[in-house]
Amino acid sequence: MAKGQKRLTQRDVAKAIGMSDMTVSRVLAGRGVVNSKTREKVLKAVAEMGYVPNRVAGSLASARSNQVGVVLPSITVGIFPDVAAGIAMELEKAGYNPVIGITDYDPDREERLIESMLSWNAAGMIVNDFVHTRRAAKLLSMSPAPVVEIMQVAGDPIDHCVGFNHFEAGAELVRHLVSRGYRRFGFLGWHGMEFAASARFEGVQTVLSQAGFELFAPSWYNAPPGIEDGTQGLRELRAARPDIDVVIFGNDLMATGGYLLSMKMGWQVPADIALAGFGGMEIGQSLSQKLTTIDFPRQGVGRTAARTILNLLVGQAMPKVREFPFDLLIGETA
Amino acid sequence: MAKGQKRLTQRDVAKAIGMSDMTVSRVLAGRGVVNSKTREKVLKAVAEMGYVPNRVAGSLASARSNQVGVVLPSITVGIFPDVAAGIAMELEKAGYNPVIGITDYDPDREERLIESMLSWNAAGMIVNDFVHTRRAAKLLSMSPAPVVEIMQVAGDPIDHCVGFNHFEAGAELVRHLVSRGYRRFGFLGWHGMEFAASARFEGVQTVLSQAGFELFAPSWYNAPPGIEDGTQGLRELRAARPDIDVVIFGNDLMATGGYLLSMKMGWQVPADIALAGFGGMEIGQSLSQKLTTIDFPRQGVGRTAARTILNLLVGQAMPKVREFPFDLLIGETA
DNA sequence: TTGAAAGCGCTAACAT
DNA sequence: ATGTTAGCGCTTTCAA
Repeated sequence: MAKGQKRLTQRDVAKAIGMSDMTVSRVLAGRGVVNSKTREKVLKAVAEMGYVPNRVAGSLASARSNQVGVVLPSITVGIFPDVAAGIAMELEKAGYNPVIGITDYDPDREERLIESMLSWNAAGMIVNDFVHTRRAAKLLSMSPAPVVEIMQVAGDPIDHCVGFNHFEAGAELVRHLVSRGYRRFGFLGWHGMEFAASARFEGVQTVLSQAGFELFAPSWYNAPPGIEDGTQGLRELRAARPDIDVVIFGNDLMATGGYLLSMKMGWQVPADIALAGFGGMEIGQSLSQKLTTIDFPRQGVGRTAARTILNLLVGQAMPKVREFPFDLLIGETA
Repeated sequence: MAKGQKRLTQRDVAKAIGMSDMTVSRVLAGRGVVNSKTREKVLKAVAEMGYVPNRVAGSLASARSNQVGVVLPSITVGIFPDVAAGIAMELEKAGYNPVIGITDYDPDREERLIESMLSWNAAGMIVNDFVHTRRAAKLLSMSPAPVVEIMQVAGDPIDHCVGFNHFEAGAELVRHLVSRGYRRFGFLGWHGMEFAASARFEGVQTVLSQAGFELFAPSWYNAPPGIEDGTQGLRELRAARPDIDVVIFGNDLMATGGYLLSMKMGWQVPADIALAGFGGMEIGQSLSQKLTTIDFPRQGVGRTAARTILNLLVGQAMPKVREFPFDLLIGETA
């Protein structure tokens, strides 16, 4: 327990083995050629002395870093946990670390996080969607670090983007529901500060209005809705419009809430009321009846976003827009 | 879009307004006195030029930083999302940023993350539990940064700890169940690389063996179990021992899986089978019958851990051990 | 294969 | 209230 003791430097290690600090640097950074005996001596001394390199100094001198900034609205909700896991996995394999920042859907907080990460020499940036403050967008576009915007593809990326066609996702879900014979549609969605959710809604809306079917969308939530919101929302929707025969929820958590309510009330699913979600999350597939939903390969997007950064860093050209396919999961609820 | 352009420095800003770089530094760092006219000129130039301070250089020069390392097993599972949210909230108020690392319950990964954060001059460290590799523990104890170990209190902290008495939590839950008349106990737990889960189990075990009641604990999971594991586990447990009258699950997610299975099978809860969990998570309280569980004030622990770091950084002494109370939530399932 | 000198961009400490 | 000097701990570059 040596709290407050002065931190060791490369020079301390070098002195201990009678070498110059440059030799220690070469061993630790893995650059340049070092005699293998010397290398071993260095590594032994480093281990024994408990030396921890000061990457702040290293990064200042080299103007490089192995940190990739990852700025997401949330890390607990919906698709983001898996996206983040995919990013972390891929970066780690290449010796890079994600530095994660959470915006809580607040663009100002996003701006601050982006600035902070850039000020720490981030080697690359992964950010959500195309919604940024003007200054955040400027900082990202001026930075030498490659930038990948994820989740969405319908927009003009600062550098690169990797994501899904959410409009099509909404459209495909509705086409399935229509093919099942549903005619009176309810929708319980939410307004995030992102294009993705609204794009899905537009897909739903477009197909329905082309088919000439009704869409009843009474409730819009401002925060990412959870199970309870789905329960509440469905209860109110059915009270207002008992004739609706299928309800699409903004995410699988809400749909789960709707399903739990249906069981409690003794409504037959899908005969009395059919239910569908978005996301493909575990909980929806763990219900007594599997949820019909759109599965987004969340981890895949994360991995691809990370790979894009890594490839760009070694000078490999990458496509500006990378669209990922999604899957319609046909469950037993719609 | 000026990708790759050379990054502006304080000196560039200073030159633009005919001042020395030190003046710019003083304004931006908020240290020392600056004429308010000068300050405004500086801020205007900074905004116009889109200058982003290089904190790597700043941190090297000052040997300080506003980054607090937060190393957790997971950010998506159980109590950790809320803990992390509490930490982030409290740090942010004080102008500090959390740098989050995820170990996935892998001690080697934890060691690497801790080393990485210390090598970046972390101002403080928040880590989970008392289980670390020897080297990780050494790095933490040698570092000048204050260290807070969270979740647990039964152990010897490196510097400080903030957490719960998990043994008591297990004991209290069982005392409640015993008072309800249950006699044949099932337990579906899991072995994390942490003391918390095993301490809870010991609390359960101790009270039961004192009371002379039976404990049947067949399944142990190695990864954080989810809904599906609870479903599966309860199905097998009931097949093996139909006489068990109450099952305690390692977490609320598993308990939810058990509850969903019970509904599907038509088992009356709690008459045929009573169910209890640990955690106090939303999902357990959203079921048709509220789950009986132990609620840990997760956000509070996070906030307190962060406050501990912040106070230590300004030289304020803090207690070595801080125990947080938990709550028995008596629901309708046991 | 190793060492010496210079400097990354900022801040501490001292001077004015 | 502002400027000057020195140096944080490393890497780059060049020399031996």
